[in-house]
Amino acid sequence: MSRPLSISREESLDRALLLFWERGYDLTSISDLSAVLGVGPSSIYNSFGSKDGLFQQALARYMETYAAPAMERLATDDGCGAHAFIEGLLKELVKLYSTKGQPAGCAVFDGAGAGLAGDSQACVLTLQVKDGLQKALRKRFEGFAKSGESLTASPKTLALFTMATLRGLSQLARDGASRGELMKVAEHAAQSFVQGES
Amino acid sequence: MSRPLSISREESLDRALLLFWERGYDLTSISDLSAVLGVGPSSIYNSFGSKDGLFQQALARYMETYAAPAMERLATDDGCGAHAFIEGLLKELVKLYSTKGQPAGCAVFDGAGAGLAGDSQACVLTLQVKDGLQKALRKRFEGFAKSGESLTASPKTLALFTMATLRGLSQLARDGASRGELMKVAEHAAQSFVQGES
DNA sequence: CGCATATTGAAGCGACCGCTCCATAACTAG
DNA sequence: CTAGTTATGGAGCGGTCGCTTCAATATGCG
Repeated sequence: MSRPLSISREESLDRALLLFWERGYDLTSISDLSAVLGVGPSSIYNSFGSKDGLFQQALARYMETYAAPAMERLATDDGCGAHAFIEGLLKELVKLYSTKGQPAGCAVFDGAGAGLAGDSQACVLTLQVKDGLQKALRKRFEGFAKSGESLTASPKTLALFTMATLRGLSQLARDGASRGELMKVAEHAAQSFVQGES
Repeated sequence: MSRPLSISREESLDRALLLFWERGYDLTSISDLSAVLGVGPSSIYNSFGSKDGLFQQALARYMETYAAPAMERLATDDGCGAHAFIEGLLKELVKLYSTKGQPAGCAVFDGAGAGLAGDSQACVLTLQVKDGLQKALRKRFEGFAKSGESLTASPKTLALFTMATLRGLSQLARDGASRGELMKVAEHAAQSFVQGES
């Protein structure tokens, strides 16, 4: 009924995501996005409203595609123990952070603000995602504690420790650490969750 | 012999450091610095050459003032065991990252680039500092291993794990985590370095 | 073929960026 | 006092930023 888009929304989001992921929100300009998407700025604003809006939708796509395997591990209780759970989750995310052919590190942790920096809506969005992650982790650890596992710290502390580890792993990946190195770090971190693990 | 500086170099570096520390290199403009230092842009460039140069010297001041206690712990072997060493170091840095009246987090980890981002000299400088930190950690852990302590992973992996933990702690502090929470995370992380620690 | 609808490229908006130039002010040495 | 030296404030350089406006274009429908 009207002129068709010269590039699909999905394809646009995918390409934009790769840019945001690699260079971060602040260092990705509309010009850069315009060049990568192959359309003018007006088309971008027509489709996504603003730079913040585009980032928000690109990040949502990141969560439901790239981060999906890890989020599924986090959400579903497959009956395995705390150690297996956290080691599997950490390694799954290390895999995401160190896959060749895509940007290193985590688009949520390092995609916007990278600290606080921002007044922009993009920073608020990543804060929400991070907060949700931490709460989900805490709930999982509380579940393990109720199941009788003797954890080495409170669920809250373990959740914060996991967040710290993940953010550290993401930044190490960005600074060029290899997947093998990151995997060893993840294994070591996972060993610290339960007592008397051989 | 000439007109005196309206503000001393030290005072300038201190004030500039606080700005860089809090907002990061990219989000700190010459205008901001000019306002805080109370001098025009020409004076800044006359004294420090460039924005990069100012950042570099401000970060050096950060290392030799704010970070001095932690760096001393890292450099000097006071005979204590691996567990006491890493717990003391982590807690000293948590203290630095969460002291009220100064910016949260670490000026090295989150002050520039925060990931990769940058082509600027500021990013290269922080990379060098981070690399030096990691190598110093590795040497300390190798020393503990030679002293007969049974560490839970290779010195290299433990050094990387420590870097990841510190970077995570810095970002958690930036996102508003309390000193108490960070201290608990640091304690947990420290417990993972030696076997059979009660 | 018009017509309605929606996207497109291009030009440009004001604002801010890092940085520089320059006349002037503030000092000391003679 | 004058001469010499250095820092100062202020205006402004070219460039990029996020974003907007607008005529032109490309479609499906009758």
